[in-house]
Amino acid sequence: MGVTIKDIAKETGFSVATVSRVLSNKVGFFSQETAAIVNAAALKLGYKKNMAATELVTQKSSIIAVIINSTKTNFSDPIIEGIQQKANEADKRVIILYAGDHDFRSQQRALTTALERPLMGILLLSVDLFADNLQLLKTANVPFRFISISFQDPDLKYVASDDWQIGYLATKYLLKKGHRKIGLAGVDIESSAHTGKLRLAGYQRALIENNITPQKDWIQTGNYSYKAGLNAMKNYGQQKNVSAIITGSDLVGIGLLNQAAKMNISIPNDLSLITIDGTYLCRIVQPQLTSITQNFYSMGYLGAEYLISNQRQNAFTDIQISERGSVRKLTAADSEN
Amino acid sequence: MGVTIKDIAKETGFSVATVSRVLSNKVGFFSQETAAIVNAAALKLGYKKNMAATELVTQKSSIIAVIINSTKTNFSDPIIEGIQQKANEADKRVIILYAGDHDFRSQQRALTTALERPLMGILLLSVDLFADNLQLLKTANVPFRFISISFQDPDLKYVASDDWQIGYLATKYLLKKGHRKIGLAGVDIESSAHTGKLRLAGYQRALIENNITPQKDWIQTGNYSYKAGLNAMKNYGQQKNVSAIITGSDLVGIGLLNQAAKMNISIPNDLSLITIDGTYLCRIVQPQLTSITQNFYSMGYLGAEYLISNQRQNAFTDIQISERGSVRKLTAADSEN
DNA sequence: CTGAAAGCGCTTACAG
DNA sequence: CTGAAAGCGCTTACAG
Repeated sequence: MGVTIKDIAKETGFSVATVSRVLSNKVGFFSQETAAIVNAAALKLGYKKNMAATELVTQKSSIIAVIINSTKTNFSDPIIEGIQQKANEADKRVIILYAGDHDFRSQQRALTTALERPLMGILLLSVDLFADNLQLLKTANVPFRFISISFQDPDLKYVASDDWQIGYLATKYLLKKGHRKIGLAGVDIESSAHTGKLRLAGYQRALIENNITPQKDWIQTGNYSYKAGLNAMKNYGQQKNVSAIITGSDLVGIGLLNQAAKMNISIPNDLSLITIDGTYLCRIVQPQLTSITQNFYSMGYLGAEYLISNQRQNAFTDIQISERGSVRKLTAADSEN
Repeated sequence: MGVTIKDIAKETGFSVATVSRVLSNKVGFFSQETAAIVNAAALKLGYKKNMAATELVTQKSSIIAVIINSTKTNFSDPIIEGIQQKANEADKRVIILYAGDHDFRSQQRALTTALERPLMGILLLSVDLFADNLQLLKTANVPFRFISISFQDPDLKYVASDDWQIGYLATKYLLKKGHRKIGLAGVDIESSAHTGKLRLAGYQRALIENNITPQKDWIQTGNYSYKAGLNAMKNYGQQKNVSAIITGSDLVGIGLLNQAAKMNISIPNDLSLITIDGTYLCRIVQPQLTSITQNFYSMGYLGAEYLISNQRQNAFTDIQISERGSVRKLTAADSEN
């Protein structure tokens, strides 16, 4: 439909081979004068390279496909920014595909759309693949890597936070603030990704190191959603057996916060809250939420880098505590509680 | 690199032509027995069609490229869901490209990435293109359509809400609640998209119809961001010359809400607030925000439909008022204010 | 420095 | 119903 190198060849009198060399800048294979003529013609005719043809003949692609849940993982933006940044530096292109909200067919469609064309590689942002889809991916012979979730399966490479450390650190922080009855809410410990299990383990370890035996009702699992936060708070109930809670995501934290408000439980006066993620959402609610902040941008950047350079190992990105005022320091006077 | 139809031809003894016909399901051109053999072989060998080759030869594509700002336009998710839904129904594929945060180079990169391969068409989600990039798009000879913003330029087709109506309706609503000093905050009236100007015009019209002359300081423009909300509230100031404000986006509304809290102005007791958009963000803040709710899903669905069916006209999607408690009804007693 | 030719993986008239 | 052949837009040894 559009202008092709053949048109430019005709226009300039050069062969398509020469035109191709100029346009794909094979330095050393053409003179400056030729280049000037060809480029001028290309500009004049409004030439746009058909990368599909290039990819077909070169058998490689500069496209990185990013697969992402359509559900609200509000941290995907900084991850994608990181990916874009690295991709730009390496002269790669990024396309994004929505894999639905944990829906088999949508996942499959996204995967197929990606795999049906030449690709540099695939990055999956916290997409918990169904077994068959994972199989599809594994057999596709295209490099891939997960971002923000981790797995036991040694075939599945990832860049993520150290989720054990997240659980451990959050708990230690609350302990240091004088809390001893500490809850964990909204993490998924059923998923094939072991993110939730790791956080739980880190949490348990920190408690045990401090001679605290985690109570059954301190832990309210969930799927990292806003609703999981609401439900968790309902389950803790008015009498709540905890003085502080670690929430599995910012949305869980906000859900919990709002449900607490509905139950006339004030944060941080009656209940402390530290959330995992630390996205902008923490700053737009009242009170702002203290968080274990993940470095999502870095996750994306590193994920792209490892994919591009064909690294085989996993990587962790840094985490930090961002204090914003949803955690109260317990004093001796509180101990009667 | 992968398995090709040539491999299947070799495996089955059929010609590549026949294999191609079976695999692309050209009914009437093959027998059921042949199909069974070919399909079995394809499955066995793990064949995956190379769509780049197909697109090259057929000169058409089933790919819809969606271009989107990386900045937090939190309503893009439902739009994309709508697009996906329609695309699935029409057996099209969707890829998404990030165009940065109003950055010329990023826009250009996204556009080029899209235009450098066969494409069914392009959908742009509230991307305010720089002039040169718009030119690039216009000359590309690929159908395109904007979603959620509208233009005067008759070359630029769109599916959006009726923004004049939004401004008008929001104002009428507040008038009905007894407000007469009504502000408008965080809308962009400089942009090449005339969304902001339309909202302003609708707002002004509603006031004038009620014999109210809009005061200069009732209007605080901005770029629809959280920060624009903070700034707007600072500008209204402690003495605030308005009793109710219409905010240009949910983020503006939340910014304004939080800044008001900081200034000890209580919403809705001291100040009423109605926001434009009505995304989930309205429901996770306290108080929840009353909104003019846009039908983003429908925007996406219709945008894709119009693109696919090559419609030429523009379209508006429906809007509605969602009352959530950030607007107070003024009584006679308030009138002394 | 340049061109003729083969070929990437597919589709589709054309002929049988 | 099937196959041989041409061709989509590009790249790249090979020969000059």
